Amino acid sequence: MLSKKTKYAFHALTYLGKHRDKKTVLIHDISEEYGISHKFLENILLELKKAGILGSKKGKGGGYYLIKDPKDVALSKVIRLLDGPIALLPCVSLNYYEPCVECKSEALCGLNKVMIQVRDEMLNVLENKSLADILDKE
Amino acid sequence: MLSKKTKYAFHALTYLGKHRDKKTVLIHDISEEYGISHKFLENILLELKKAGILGSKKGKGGGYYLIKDPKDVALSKVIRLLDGPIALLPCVSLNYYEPCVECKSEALCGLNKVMIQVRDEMLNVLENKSLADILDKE
DNA sequence: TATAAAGTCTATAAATATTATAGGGTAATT
DNA sequence: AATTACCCTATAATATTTATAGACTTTATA
Repeated sequence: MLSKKTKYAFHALTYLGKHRDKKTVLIHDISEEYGISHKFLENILLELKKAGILGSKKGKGGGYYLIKDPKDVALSKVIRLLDGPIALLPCVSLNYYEPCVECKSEALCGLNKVMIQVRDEMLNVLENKSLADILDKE
Repeated sequence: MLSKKTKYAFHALTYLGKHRDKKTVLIHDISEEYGISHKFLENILLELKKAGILGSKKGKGGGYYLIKDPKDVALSKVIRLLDGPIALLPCVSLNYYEPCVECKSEALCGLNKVMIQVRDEMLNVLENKSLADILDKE
């Protein structure tokens, strides 16, 4: 399951996407709209900024804004950023690979093979769907 | 990511699958083989038994054994049993549905639509692959 | 240039979920 | 009858997630 952090990130991105006409949007406005703790959301927006998805402006009249075209923000990117691996096992993660501690041999592991398939099916959707696809529906 | 509980369940099932020639297998043997805490494994095997996947025999000479044909044990079943929902959002879970608290309308939620796709792609693999597919590889 | 508005940063607390342990009880086999 | 091994409930330890606090920096504008 996606963490709240990731869900909040999607909410925030959706909100920012809907308000692209405005130069900036306040954290406060987003946190009110979705009932998210202001400070918690702050951290999330910062991460999105560091990842190059959002820009920000300090001071009065400041706030956050989308720096990328919604169609260039793959859902997989957001999930990996806030939640970490998409794969169901560390040994099949593309971005967060780790060997399974209790596993003797990946080559002989039947689960490994299947989970690679699952990962690829998931990524097939999550890499190709973007923020733009989410905005469309709303 | 799959929990240790689920991974242990797969290990145990694999072990039992490999030793179908024997009438029963001791918890102890499985826990030794994979370095799993005996008591923790006990709980997992019990759940698998309650789900009708394993059978057990008490007393001397007792132990656990596979009650089903490996090809009839879908991976999805094991994951749902030990880990809960496979879907990435509660609002798209087939077996553990819950509305998202912060979501105003599922019909208008763009994430919802995409996550249904992701779920279906995952299930396409996990429902159709079984314990037998894992055993094959080992 | 003072002030208020707004993001930045680091640390920590609270809550929750996961993993593991303990120990007694019960059933079945020899 | 004794041993063996499953069954069950409760609780402790650990890790992760979620949330909060507060001081600091930057910026607009009155």
